[in-house]
Amino acid sequence: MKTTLYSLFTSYNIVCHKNIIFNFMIKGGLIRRLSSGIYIWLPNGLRVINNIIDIIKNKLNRFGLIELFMPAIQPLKIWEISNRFFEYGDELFKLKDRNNKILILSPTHEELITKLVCNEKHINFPKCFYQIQNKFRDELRPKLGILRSREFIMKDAYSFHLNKKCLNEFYLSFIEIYKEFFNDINLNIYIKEARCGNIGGDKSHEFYVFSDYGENKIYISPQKILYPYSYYVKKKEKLCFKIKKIKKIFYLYKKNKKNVVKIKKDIDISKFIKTFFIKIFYKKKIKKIFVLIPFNKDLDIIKLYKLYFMSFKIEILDEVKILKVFKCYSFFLGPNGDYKIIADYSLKNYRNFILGTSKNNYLYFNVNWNVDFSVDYFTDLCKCQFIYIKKKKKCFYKKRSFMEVGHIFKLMDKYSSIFCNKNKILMGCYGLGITRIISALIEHNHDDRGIIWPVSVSNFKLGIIPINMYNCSNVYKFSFFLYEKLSNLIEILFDDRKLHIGKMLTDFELIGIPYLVVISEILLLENKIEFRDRKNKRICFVPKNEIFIFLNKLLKLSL
RNA sequence: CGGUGAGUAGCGCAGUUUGGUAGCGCAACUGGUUUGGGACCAGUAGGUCGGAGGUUCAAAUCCUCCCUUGCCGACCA
Repeated sequence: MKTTLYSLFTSYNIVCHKNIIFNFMIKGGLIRRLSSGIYIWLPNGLRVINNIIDIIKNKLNRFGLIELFMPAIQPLKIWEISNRFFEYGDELFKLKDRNNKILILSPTHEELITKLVCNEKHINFPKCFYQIQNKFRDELRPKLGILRSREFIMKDAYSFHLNKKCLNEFYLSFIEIYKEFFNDINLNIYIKEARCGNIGGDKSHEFYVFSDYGENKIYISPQKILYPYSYYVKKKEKLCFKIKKIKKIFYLYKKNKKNVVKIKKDIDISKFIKTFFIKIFYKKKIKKIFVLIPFNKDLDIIKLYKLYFMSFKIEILDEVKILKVFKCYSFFLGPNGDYKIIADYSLKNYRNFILGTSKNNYLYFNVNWNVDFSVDYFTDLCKCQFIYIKKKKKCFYKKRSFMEVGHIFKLMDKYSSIFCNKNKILMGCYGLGITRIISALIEHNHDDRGIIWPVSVSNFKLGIIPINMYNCSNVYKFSFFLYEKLSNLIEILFDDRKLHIGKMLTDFELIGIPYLVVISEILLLENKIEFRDRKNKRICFVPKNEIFIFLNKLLKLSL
């Protein structure tokens, strides 16, 4: 590519922004902001995206995944069936068509793909489909450039299996694919188990990269074992008022538990289900629901908030209020009346469990779903089990922030049980944030002059910079010769503008081209070509007739 | 959604306190001289000062409302 036929979009104005990544992206002509959280991808950036997409596509195709493309606009109905219309809340982009029908700009595609695949007769399972597509999320506050934007590019894959063993094996092999992929693009990633969020499921792993701008924090022990930090510890402190209320309930629970065990020693606590009564304050209405969770787990108030939109107030009735309303201790509280009942996902497989009756000293035994009573829906309500670090040990651990770039989920039958009638099908889903990967790459690959792309993803592999080409026929001839010989083999940028060398170098350095060739009259007289390796900060002079051999070795061209 | 800034030429900004001709740097265009780190000289073009209303002889500047947007918090895989 010649620069006169191309558009660089580089800019030299100092952008006052704390975020180095964002600065380099603007200066290097990768993106331009259109509106809050919405960005235009310019040629320099798009080329990198396309290279990353090529690499991941090759990997997945080789592994037997099948590519398809689902629409970004989805009807409201399937989101209502899975109940995620409410779970997602305000983060879901909503549209109205000319008939006032509500449509959704999809942040993810579990519902659609499950409905598609599960109702198709001729599919032999296991199968895994993937797509690379723009996703939408109406962020409360978009920030940090493309790190948290309202439209972003994601690769999402969905696998379907007939049994658990098959799913588990596939899930594990996906981790290996991701490892290989991140290795190919020169990113050091770390993997840790994570909570499932509103995507749901049984288990999930997230892939992350260290980043000064990352929004999550982690502790690293001297043995390089990673301990998840932030999330809960942080939130407990910040939301103290509401959390304290829960703590109080737990405390009372435990007290009661002791009392009850003394009276009835034959209760199997592992089969006991805790019941909470919760008041949700809408703008003017009050909604009351029962929430069921296993006895050994804690209710996650954040997840509950998310379920019923963040902006509403939620009150969990404490011991005193329960006594007033139901005339029983909270330990004996059980679902009754016409209130809606929701239960934690992990309770779905419970058999013959124990439940409160809302009458002191009485409990239901051997209760089963659907037989004795049913809940409105199952969802994720419990806190994840995290390893907490004791305060004394803290000083030995390094605290680092990180950025999530990939997340995979064992969905099990969360969606297939809703959309699939015949077979019992288990699912997994596998996300990869393409645009976030670019942020991570920039943060880990730059110097004070600009971005330095890893060769595998670089927008241009090699830049040719001729000095005063239009006045020196030697330089003109040789640079064109070099360009024409190489341009079919690799992505190459040839600066044919009538500019000073400083300007050309600045541009190419901002764009992030990893290797540069400088051609000047003085060096040509000595039959030499200047070669710059930006990453290793190395400048060397290669004999003119050996330049192709040299480049061949470096870039593995097929000359 | 709370706190707090900002909106003036394509981009980055000054001017607002104290109302009185619309400015600077980069980019663009024309001509010339330059060519190893963002060139220089001379010239040209580009603006409803975010929008609406108000005060005034006179508003980018003062007042009111609205829109857009940055940062911090809250939220967020």
